[in-house]
Amino acid sequence: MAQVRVLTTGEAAKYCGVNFRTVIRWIERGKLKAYKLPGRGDHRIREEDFVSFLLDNDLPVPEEFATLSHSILVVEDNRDMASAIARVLHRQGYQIDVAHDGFAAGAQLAAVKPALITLDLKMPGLDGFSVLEYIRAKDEFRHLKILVISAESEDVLQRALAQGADAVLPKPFDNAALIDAVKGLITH
Amino acid sequence: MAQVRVLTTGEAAKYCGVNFRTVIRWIERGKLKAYKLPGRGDHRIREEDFVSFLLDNDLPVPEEFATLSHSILVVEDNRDMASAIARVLHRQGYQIDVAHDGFAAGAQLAAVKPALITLDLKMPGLDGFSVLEYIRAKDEFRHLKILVISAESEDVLQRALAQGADAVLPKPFDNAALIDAVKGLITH
DNA sequence: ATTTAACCTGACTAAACTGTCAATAATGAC
DNA sequence: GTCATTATTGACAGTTTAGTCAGGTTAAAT
Repeated sequence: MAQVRVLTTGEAAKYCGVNFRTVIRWIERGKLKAYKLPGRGDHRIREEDFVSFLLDNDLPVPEEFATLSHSILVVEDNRDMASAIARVLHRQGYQIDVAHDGFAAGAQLAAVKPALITLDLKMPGLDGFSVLEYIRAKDEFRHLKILVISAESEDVLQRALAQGADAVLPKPFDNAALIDAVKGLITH
Repeated sequence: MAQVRVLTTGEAAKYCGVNFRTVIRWIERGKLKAYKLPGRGDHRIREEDFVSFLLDNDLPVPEEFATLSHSILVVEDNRDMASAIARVLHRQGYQIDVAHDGFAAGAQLAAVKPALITLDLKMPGLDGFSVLEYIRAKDEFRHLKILVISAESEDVLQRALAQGADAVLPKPFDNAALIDAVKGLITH
């Protein structure tokens, strides 16, 4: 069931680093949309309205409200392969970042918070399975889709799925298969 | 819930020993990052941005902000070595995170934003020099101190310094040397 | 059902904003 | 070294908003 996330004035105040009285005044002046409960007249702010308010006024949006970007992170050490993948997906309108090694992959993953990563299982010095394990252990990446792209055998791919990959794509692949796989996992 | 720590212009002014009008002018000129509240247009400065400003301009950082990010990220694939380093530094009162591979190192670096990393130059699949290059290319890490710990020869260490390491520590080392090196780069 | 913690309102106080002007410090020309 | 130019800072006044406090009420937790 879709639990609707709402904020009280006090919570909103903490996120903004101001007094709750101030938040109420913003609501009274119509700058921040909210509704009132019948009893004491408590204000409730829908998360969505709160974020719009923050964006409208150039206030920083707290981590936990940061909407997942729709970008894709391509993790692939082979530069030709990486740019090929990036090119194909870019033409589909996705925002693409590329990482050629494990360190860059980790750094960009945490910094960009992409909606999907394509992961080469076998990169020198980067074990795809430990990446899967790491990502799936972190709650903040629960919405991250992982598309494993690999030339490994079928049962290795199966193991990747078991370990948390959302889809696998055997190498070599054609562009249509790549696009289908991505579209099956995220929308624009 | 994440209580956002922010400063008003008046508070920042007191910390810097200047008039609040001056702080506003710094903000207007873009030297100090801040955002505005919708009402009167009060400026709010995130603690993080304030500290960056202080560091950038060699202003003294007040005690209460010195503890902001004092964590240390230990990047070291050898687990025994990693926990040895972590233990020594932990006893000095530092908050320690450990990464055993490049991916975890990158992810934690971006997520934790430590004040210092200890970097093993030679890890399987992770070239310390490309890490140096990556970090030094990003403005957001300009205050990050890098302590390279390595068993490599003297001129490799020199090269690390030239590429952006803030200090080097040849292996093997004793605890006192490690502590000295860290304390030379960050304060408590 | 009871307790606790949070929110509301209204009035008041403290603090921040803007604009302008004078004082001070830094820079450059002679 | 002196002088003029420029930039930066602090001071003041008027205005507006944010924060505080107290007293009452209710939502939420147990």
